[in-house]
Amino acid sequence: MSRNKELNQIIKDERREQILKAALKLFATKGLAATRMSDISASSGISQGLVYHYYSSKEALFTNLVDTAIEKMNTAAVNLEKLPLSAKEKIVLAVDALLKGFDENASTSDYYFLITQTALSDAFPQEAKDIIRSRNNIKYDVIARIFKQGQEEGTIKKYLPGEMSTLFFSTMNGLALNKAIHGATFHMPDKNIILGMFLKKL
Amino acid sequence: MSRNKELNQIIKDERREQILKAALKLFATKGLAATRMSDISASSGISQGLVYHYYSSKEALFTNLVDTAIEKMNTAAVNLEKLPLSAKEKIVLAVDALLKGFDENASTSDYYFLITQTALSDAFPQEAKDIIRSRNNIKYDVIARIFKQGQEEGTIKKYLPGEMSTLFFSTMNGLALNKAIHGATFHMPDKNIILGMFLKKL
DNA sequence: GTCTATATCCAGATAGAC
DNA sequence: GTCTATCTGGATATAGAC
Repeated sequence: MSRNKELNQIIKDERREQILKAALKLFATKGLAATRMSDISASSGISQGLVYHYYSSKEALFTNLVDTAIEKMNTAAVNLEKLPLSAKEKIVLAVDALLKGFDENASTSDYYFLITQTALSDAFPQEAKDIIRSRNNIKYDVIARIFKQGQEEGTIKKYLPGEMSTLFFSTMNGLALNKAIHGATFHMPDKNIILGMFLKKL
Repeated sequence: MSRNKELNQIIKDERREQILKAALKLFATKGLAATRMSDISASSGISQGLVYHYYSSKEALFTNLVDTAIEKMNTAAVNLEKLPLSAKEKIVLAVDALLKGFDENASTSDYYFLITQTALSDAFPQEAKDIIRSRNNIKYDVIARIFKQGQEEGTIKKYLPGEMSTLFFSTMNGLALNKAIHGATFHMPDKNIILGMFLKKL
């Protein structure tokens, strides 16, 4: 690759990054339909025409973000499972990391909303919905396995692991929502309250 | 009021009802922006022109529904508080009623989404956002007071009542979402898992 | 009260110059 | 690679007949 081509590649990557970042924020807070391409171009400081140079349509851009979101969450879950820790420690770590993520890193909850919105509504690109249908269960399964492991270790309450996992992510989802709604006003609840659902004792 | 006027009134009420019902379903699943007036008219079996005869704009229709949603939830919360029960019984009852509502009565979760979406996003009518800002806290306060009462009675865990209330509704919100996403596939988790967050013992 | 037809506006997407 | 100008479709809202 020649010098110029390398430079161009860098520029391209940077532009894509800019666009994705702005789009994520907007899609998460306004939704797909209410976000205009002009919003995205304005917010990323790039002309509207150029956005189309990088992404063929608003839906393609959205789908790309959904894919990234799913990937990030699954990777985090799989990595968690691999850690050399007890089930109890893994759950504590997961709750802690998610709460911190929601609190400190807006994009964590933004990715959450993308998934939630897309899964919920018919008004989203079929391709994005397919991505979710085929890969969203991975993180649920990971957490369910950890609960099962913990039940064998005697530290986790004995409810159905699948139900516990559902509840785990429902709660996290709900908290992410609340945080986004109330912003700085909102303080995350004590993680021990949440852990009380799952752990036999703290 | 003459015979004809009475009849007209009945027709009017019925039309409004039809429109609101269709609009609630659509707004909840597609969001405000993605829902077209033509969707609403088609789904309610009423011409598009007539919808405008009853509601001046899509936003007015939406705002009307948000108002109803808030009202319903607050009323339920206030009624709960008035019941001659222990705090523990009230919490059990609330969890039970909400889970059942999500499971059996789609409009329960639909109303939930309306509130959540509206609170979350800038892309919604200011009037609707104001309604939520001024009245959404009521149900949070009611539940927080019940938790406090329960702490005095010795049946509820001793975390900050405000945090527990936040967590209560975050969890419910998350479950409503999950139910809507997965439909009949989804079975609500055992309510005792949730109660484990709040009750000293089941 | 209800419908059909239509005006108007705005947002997604494209074309072409630099 | 980037911009401005523009086409086009579709959605909100209105007008007017019945």
